[in-house]
Amino acid sequence: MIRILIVEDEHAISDLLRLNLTRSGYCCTQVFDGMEAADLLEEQNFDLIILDLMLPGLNGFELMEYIRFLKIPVIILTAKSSLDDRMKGLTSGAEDYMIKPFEVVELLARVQIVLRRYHKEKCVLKFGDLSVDVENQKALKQGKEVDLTPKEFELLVLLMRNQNITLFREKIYEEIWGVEYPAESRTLDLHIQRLRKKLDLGDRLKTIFKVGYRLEEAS
Amino acid sequence: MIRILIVEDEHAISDLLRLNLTRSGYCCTQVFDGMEAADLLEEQNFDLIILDLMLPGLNGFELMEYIRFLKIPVIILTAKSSLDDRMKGLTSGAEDYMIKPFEVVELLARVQIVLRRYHKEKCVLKFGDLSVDVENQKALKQGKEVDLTPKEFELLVLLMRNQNITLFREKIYEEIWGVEYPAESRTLDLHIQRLRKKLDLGDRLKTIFKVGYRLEEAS
DNA sequence: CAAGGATGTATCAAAATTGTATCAAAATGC
DNA sequence: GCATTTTGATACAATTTTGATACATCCTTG
Repeated sequence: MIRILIVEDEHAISDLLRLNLTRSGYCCTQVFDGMEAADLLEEQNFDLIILDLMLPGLNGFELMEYIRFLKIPVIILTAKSSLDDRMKGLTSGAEDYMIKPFEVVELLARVQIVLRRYHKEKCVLKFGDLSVDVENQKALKQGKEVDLTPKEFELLVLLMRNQNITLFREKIYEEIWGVEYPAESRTLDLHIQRLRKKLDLGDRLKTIFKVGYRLEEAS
Repeated sequence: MIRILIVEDEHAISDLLRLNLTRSGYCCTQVFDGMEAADLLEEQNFDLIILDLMLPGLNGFELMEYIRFLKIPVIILTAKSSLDDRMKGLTSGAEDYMIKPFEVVELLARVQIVLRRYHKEKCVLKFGDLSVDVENQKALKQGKEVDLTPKEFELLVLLMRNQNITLFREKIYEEIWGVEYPAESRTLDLHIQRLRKKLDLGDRLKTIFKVGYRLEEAS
C-alpha cells in the first residue's frame, strides 16, 4: 500500500486531495501545519508528500530541508501568483509542483509519474519486521540486509506473496524448481529450514503437516 | 552542449521557445511538422524534445512511439482544453507536459528537471570517497585522479548512477557492450575485478550471486 | 502410548558461480 | 611500423550454493 502525506492548511483542498487519492487506491494521512508534519515524519514512513508551501507554523522551505534528508519525494502546491516560490521549491529538492487551483486529473497524473520515478510502485513485500525488495533482490530484517541465495530468495518471495495461505509442497516445488515434486526429496524442507534460520522466522513459518507450509503472524 | 528539438507548428510559439532556451544556454533546433521531426531524428541526436501534440502531417502519438524507441525524454505541449490528451501523453511515455498558454519560467524549470532526471546535465557522481566527472571522463578517489580505461569508466558510471540498486548481469552487459549477454563470457566479471582493484572498492561493490552486482556503502 | 511416517537438523560433497592470474588479440598512439 | 594500452579469452583456484544422506525428533493415528 502506497502512503501519501498531505500537508495543507486549507481543509477544503486537503479533503479534496484525500478524497481523490483515496479513491485511486492510495493511503492518505492529512496534517494541517508544518509542525504536525515534522512530528509525523519522525515516527512514520511515507512514499510521497504533497506539500503546500504557504503553511502556518513551520516554514515550508525548512520542512523541505528535513524531507530532503529523508529522501521522500515531494509534490509542492503553490499559489498561482508566486513564480519565485516555484523556482525555489524545485531547486530545494521537490520532485514536482502544481499551481493552485489545479485540476484533479492532473494531480493524479503527477502523483503517478513521481511514484514511478521513485520506483515506489515496484513492489516491496512486507511481513512483520521483514521487507523484501523484489526488484533489487534484497531482503531486509529490521532494516538490515540479510544475505539470501537465489533459491532462498525465490522461496521467500513466494511465501510472502501468499501470506496466511497454505502452500502445498507440490505447488511450491513446481513454482521454484519448475519440475514435478519428487516424493522422496528433502530439498524443500531444507530450504525452509534455511529461511527460518536466516530470518529468525521460528514458527511464523508454519509447517502444515503432510500438506505444506504457511507464513503467518504468530498468534 | 545540450541539444533540444522543438516540434511546434505555430511559429510564434516555436520562436518564443527557441529564444528562451537559447538564452539559457541550450542548443535548439526547430521543426514545424511531424515528418520533419522524424527525419531529423533519424540522422541527429537530441537530449530533449519539446513536442506539440496537435501537429499537421504526422500524428503526435505516432511520433511519440518512435521517440520512445529512441529513449529521448519528451515534454509535451497541449491545448488547455483537452485533458484526455494530457493523460494519453503521459502514459505514452512523455516525461512531462505543459498546458498552453504556459509561463516561460515554468518551461525552463521543467526542462531543467527533465534533463536532471536523465542525467544529461553536467554532473559529478559521488559515492563515498569517489567522485566521477562524467563529462570529462575523470574519476577521482580522495581527490586524486585514477586512471581508468574507457570500458572501466563506462561501467563505473553505470554503477554510480544506480547506487543501492541491483544491476543484473544481463542488463549491465547490454548497457555497456550493446549486445546480449553471452552466458559463458567472463568479461563482465573481469571488468568488475579491475574496478574493485583500481578503486579499492572491496565489497562496497557487492556481488549478488547469480544475479549481478550492486554498489553500496558497506553496512 | 506406541508405531510409522513426516519433518527438523547437522554434515558433507557435487555442482555451479565467481575471483584471479596470465596471455594473446585488437586498438591506439607515436 | 613499433610500442603501449586496452580488451577479452582461457585456465585454474576459491567460494558459494545446492541437494543428498543420515539420523534425531515430532506428529498423527490406531
